[in-house]
Order: sequence, then structure tokens, then C-alpha cells
Amino acid sequence: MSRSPKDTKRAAIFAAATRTIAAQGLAAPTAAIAKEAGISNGSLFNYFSTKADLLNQLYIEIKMEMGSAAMLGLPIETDPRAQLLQLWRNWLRWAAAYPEKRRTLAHLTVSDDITPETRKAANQTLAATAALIERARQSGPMRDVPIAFVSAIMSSIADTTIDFMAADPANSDRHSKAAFEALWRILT
Amino acid sequence: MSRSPKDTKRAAIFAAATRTIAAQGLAAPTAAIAKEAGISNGSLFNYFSTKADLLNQLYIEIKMEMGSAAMLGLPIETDPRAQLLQLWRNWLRWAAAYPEKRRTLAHLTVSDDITPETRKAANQTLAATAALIERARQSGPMRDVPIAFVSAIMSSIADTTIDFMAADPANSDRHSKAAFEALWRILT
Amino acid sequence: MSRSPKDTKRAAIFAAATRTIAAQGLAAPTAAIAKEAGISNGSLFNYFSTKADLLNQLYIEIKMEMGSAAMLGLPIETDPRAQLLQLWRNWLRWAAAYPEKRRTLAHLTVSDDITPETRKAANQTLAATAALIERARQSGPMRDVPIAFVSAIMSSIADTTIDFMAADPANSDRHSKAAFEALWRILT
Amino acid sequence: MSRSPKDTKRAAIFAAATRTIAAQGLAAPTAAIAKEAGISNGSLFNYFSTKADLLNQLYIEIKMEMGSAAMLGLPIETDPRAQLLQLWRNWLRWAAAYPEKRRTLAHLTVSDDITPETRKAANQTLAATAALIERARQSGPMRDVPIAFVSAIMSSIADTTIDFMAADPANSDRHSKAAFEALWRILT
DNA sequence: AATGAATGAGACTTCATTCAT
DNA sequence: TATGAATGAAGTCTCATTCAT
Repeated sequence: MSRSPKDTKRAAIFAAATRTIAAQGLAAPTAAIAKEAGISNGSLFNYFSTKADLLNQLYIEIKMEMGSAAMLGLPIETDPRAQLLQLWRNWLRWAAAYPEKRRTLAHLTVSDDITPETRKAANQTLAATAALIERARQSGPMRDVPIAFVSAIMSSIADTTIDFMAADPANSDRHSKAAFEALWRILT
Repeated sequence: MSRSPKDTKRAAIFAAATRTIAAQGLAAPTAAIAKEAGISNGSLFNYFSTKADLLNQLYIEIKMEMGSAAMLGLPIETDPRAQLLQLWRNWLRWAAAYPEKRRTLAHLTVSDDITPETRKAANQTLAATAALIERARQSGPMRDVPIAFVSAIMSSIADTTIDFMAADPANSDRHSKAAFEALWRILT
Repeated sequence: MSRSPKDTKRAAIFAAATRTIAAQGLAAPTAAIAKEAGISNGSLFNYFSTKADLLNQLYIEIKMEMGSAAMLGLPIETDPRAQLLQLWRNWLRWAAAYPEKRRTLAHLTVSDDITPETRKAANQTLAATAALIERARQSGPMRDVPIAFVSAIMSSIADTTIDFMAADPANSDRHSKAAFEALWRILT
Repeated sequence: MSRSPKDTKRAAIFAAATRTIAAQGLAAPTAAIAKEAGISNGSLFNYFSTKADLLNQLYIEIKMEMGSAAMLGLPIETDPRAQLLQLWRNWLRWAAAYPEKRRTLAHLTVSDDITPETRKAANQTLAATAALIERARQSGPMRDVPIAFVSAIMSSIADTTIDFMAADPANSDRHSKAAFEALWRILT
């Protein structure tokens, strides 16, 4: 079950890239990422053929982790609202716990280096989430809209909420609750 | 009424920058922008002292135009819903009409070159919008949340909607309407 | 006797160049000099065909003024020592009175833009000085050395003295006197 | 005993910079220096972070070499005059042997890129020289003047002498001797 | 597989000089 | 004669990528 040395190193580079990009933005030199990862600048290219390659894979990596975190310990067989609320809390908790990952993800999301293929692949990590939303909206007013659109709106509300939680941690809970209620009103 | 030649040239550079950044992203060379504007690379710096200066001013320019477009022909003395709906339509129509401005604005919004002062200045173009939202939500469920938060959520929903409208123009209206209804449910 | 308008403007440019170069060095933009002179950047080139031309003429101008200042009110028919002392005092007084001219002159002296012809022309402003030195050294130990060499040594001692006077004005007199005595010992 | 490859390359860059600056002045492009050193223009910045950094280090390098050369094989326990004479000869010989180093040093000395810290550091290479002068002047007429002033005068005379030696090599010895005697008369 | 020096294209910016008005 | 916008060559510095060791 343990990871190969190669995977370990890749993970170290991902972590280094996350920290470095969170701090410096996408213009962060590959040399800075390599240094943060404790390897030489040249070595980075033994693991990722180009900087763009690294960014694309990092994007998928973070997206997948975020997706997994969102689904963690989700109650089965409960009413949709309870499930969605749990998903919402998981999501926001993850974002609060890993601010650098979120910052870096925000940078990557708007990068021209991220290919459409990568975006498509990353979106599939949200399939489970989409299923939940599907249940929640099923007989509500959004029932005739493409599910991707509904998901995207939920995402954008979550992002906005996370921004405000980060800027004003004291009122984190209030913002989180208000946003969830708003979301629920959208769906039902 | 006509603009000074200097303003004309500035406007030409803004337009060139908008096109170039929409196409190439923020990494677009100043030389490319100058060429697009029909001037030499050195001349650009007779109008903007640095690239960052150009970006900041362009950001404010587009934001202000967007704000004006949103308020265009807004009915006075109507019920809040009619007003907000008009605002929503104006906004989305502008975005659809000037996709390059919107793309460029999206790039600028996340740029590290945009200073906090610029962001603050640009946000004041949304004051009128905020007042409308204020009326709409006044006795609704979002009444106790900071208005900035409500505004931000509205913005993010609008952005998402615009993205989907751009990607699927045939269903523009459906998306626009569904999103507005969702927004209205959030507020009331 | 009054100067032509053209000469007045030239003098204004010389003065502006002196101040600007004293402050910023030879890399001072011609535009900065023009602005300091109260004219437009293009106008400067109506008076001097190139920047190098301006620098060369400025060099001669300052050198001539310095030469004149040194000879001011020189007693005739006195013993050589009294004459040389007066010259020395004049020289140092001028340097103390016009620090910007001296700074600028120092910059110009080492500039590659100053042509050998200019240097030769400027040196002739020192002819009168050389004559004084000639008298002073006539039967002394330096009698067989080229007069240009003796003059140059005197110049360099004067420059060094002025530097120290500028850096430590409180001891100006002491330094001036000590240096003159040293010079006198060299010559006699 | 052999230098590391990195030091070898640094030395090559120093040599290239010395030649290039001697020929073209401080405005010599870094690209020209790099080419002269046989490396690409980007490589230069692997060794010196900025052009100013290179200039500062080069200044110290040449000053130290000059200082060492001056002290070479200095007789101990001799009378001050013999010691000073040896110093003088060493100094002038070095200057004659490495005209490019001297030219470059002259350029660097007046450069605004050389920081006060660098100048201070470089001046300490002359501490030994100052001690010699101290002995020589001890009961002479310059005994009450700051030693820095005396040293500076000696330097300026040396520089002037070197200029004349370079311009008129046939009379090198005459000039050197005459200048030393003049110096000695100053001190004693 | 790891290293890190070397590369050189390309970015931003400056500025002496020109020229239409 | 005066203006000042326009020019574009040139300069410094960065950095993704390569490759000999």
C-alpha cells in the first residue's frame, strides 16, 4: 500500500508548488518550487515534463482531494437536506483547513495553462456531489436546468462564502449557515 | 464634447489591451498591446508609466463601464423585483455584448498587479447596485448578513450564469431566467 | 553688451544641465535637463545638436569660468608666492561657492563623451595659471619637468583639497593652508 | 591550491569586465562583458546578481590587487624614505603593467553604482600604505593634518604621475622620480 | 535518477533624437 | 523658433528547459 519513491517525490513537489504558488502566484519560478521541495531545479523536470504539466496535474490533485474531503463521512439514507448540509460543512471545513490549497486552486482555475481536458477531468471529481444536488433539487424549481449549471452555481456560492469566512473568521459560522440556507432556497 | 487626442489614444490602448489580454491572458507582452493599438512599444509608456499602471487603470475603466451598463434605464419607483430584474438583464446583456471585456476583467480580477486601492475604487462603482439589493432583501432571510456578502454572492451567480450563457448561447434566456429566480429566492 | 536671446537660453540650459548632472550624474536624461531649463525636450536640440555636444560645450564653459575665477584680482608685480597663494585661494573659494559646478565638472572630466579636442581647448584656459606656476618653480627642483605635469599635479592636489573641504567645512582653512604649503614645498 | 570552478569563472568575468570597461566605459553592456568572458549573457547573472553587484565586487578586487602589489617585497626595518620609495615604485609599476585595470578602476571610482560600503571596504586595503605614510610624515610639516588627507594627496599625485607615464612612456622614469621627490618634500 | 550550471529568448522599460504642427 | 508626441534601438534581468557529469 505504501507509495513508490517516485510518488513520494511527486507528492513533495505538489506540496511545494502549492505553498509557493499560494505565496507568489502562478509566476512562481520552477526553481523556487524545486527549492521548496528540496530538490534541484533540474530534477523537477524528471517528474513533470513542463511547468504546464505540473500545473495541470496539481490542479487535478487538489480538485480530487477537495472532492474526497467533501464526501467524507456522508450519511447514507438520510434526507437530502441533511446530506447536503454535511457536504457543505465538509467543503468549507476543508477550505478553512487548507488555505494554501484553496489559494493555489483559485490561481490554477483561471490559468491559461490548464487545458480543457484537465478541466473536464477535474470536474468529474464532483460527480458524487452532483448526485446529491440532483436529489435535492429533484422536484424543486431548478429541476429543468442542466445539472452542471446548478453545480456551478453552488460552487461559486461556496467559493464566495469561503472568501468571506477567511476574511472574517469570527463570523465563519454565521456566513456558512446563511449561505447554506440561501442554497437550499435555490434548490427547493 | 469630443475627447482630447490624449484621451483618444488612451482609449485606443485600453481597447487594444482588452483584446490582447482576452486572447493571450495577462502575460500578453506590452509590445503586443502596443502593436494592436497601432503604436510603437515605447509609446505605450508615454500614456501609462508601467504595465501594472495600465492594468490598474484598465480594471477601473471596465468596472465603471460595467457598472454604468447595469444601471442603464433603470425604472424608478417600481417594485424592487422589477428593478432588480432590469439590473440583472442589463448586466447579462453587457457581458454577452462584450465578451472580451468580460474575459479581460476576469483576468484582471485575480491579478496580483491590481492594488487594493484600485479594487476599492472599482468597488464603489457597485454602490448603486448594492442599494438595489438592499431594498430587495430588506425583510427577507438575508436581512442580517453583511450587504457585501450578499452582493458578492449575487456577483458570483451572475458570473457563473454568464459563463454558461457564453458556452451555450441557445439557452441564454433560460439560464438567465433560472438564475434570476434563484437569486430572488435567496433574497426573499 | 547684452546677450542675445539665444545666448540667454543657452546659459539657462548650461545652468540647468549643471544642476541636473550634479544631482543625477551624466546619465541624467536630456528631458530632465530641458525641464529644469524650462523648455520642452525637443527645444534643447535647437541649441545643441546632440547630448554629447551639450556636454562638451558645458565642459568648456565651466572650465573657463573656473579659470577666470582663479585669476580674479590677482596682484601684479608681487612676489610669486603671494601671487600663487592668491590664485590658490581664488580657486578654492570658487569651488566652495559653486559645488554643483565642481561636481558636474568632475563628472564631465571622466566622461567618454568629452573629445580630446575639447580637453585641449579647455586646458588652454589654464595658460595664465601655468605662467604663474612657471615663475614659482623657475629655479626650484621641478624646473626640468614639463610644465603640463606640474600643472596637473597642482590641479590634482587642489581637487583633493576641495573634496576634503567639502566633506569637513569646519576645517576648510586648515586644509587649504596645509595643502598650499605642501604645494609650495613641491615647487621651491 | 587550485580554485573552485566557480571562482575560476568569476575571475574570467572580472577579467572580461576589466577589458570591456577599459575600452567602452561603464556603459559597457553586460552582454558585451559576457561575450568577452565567453559565456552567454544570461550566465553572467548566475555569478553576479546585478550589474551593480559585479561593478562593486570588481572594484574591491582591483583595489585589493593594487594594494597587494604596492606592498610587494617591501623592505622591513629600513628608513622611511627607502620604504616609501619602494612602495611608490611598486605602485607605478603595477599601474604601468595593467593599464586596463587602472583605467577601469578610474571609471569605477567615480561610478554612482559603487556603494559607500564598498568604498569603505576597499579603502581598508590601503591601511598598510597609510602606516608607511604615517612614519614618513611623523615629524614633518604635515604632522597635524588628518592622515586620510595626506593619503589622498599622495594617491592623487600618483594617479597624475601614472597618467603622464602612460602618455609619455619614454620619460616614465623621470616623471616617477620627480613626483616622488615632490612627495617627499611634502612630507618632510 | 539527480544535479545545477548554462542557455538564450523574451520581458519591461528608458531615452536621445526626430518631425509634424 | 518652440513644442511634445512618437519612435525603436538598446539595456538589464528572468526563467523554463537542457544536458554533461
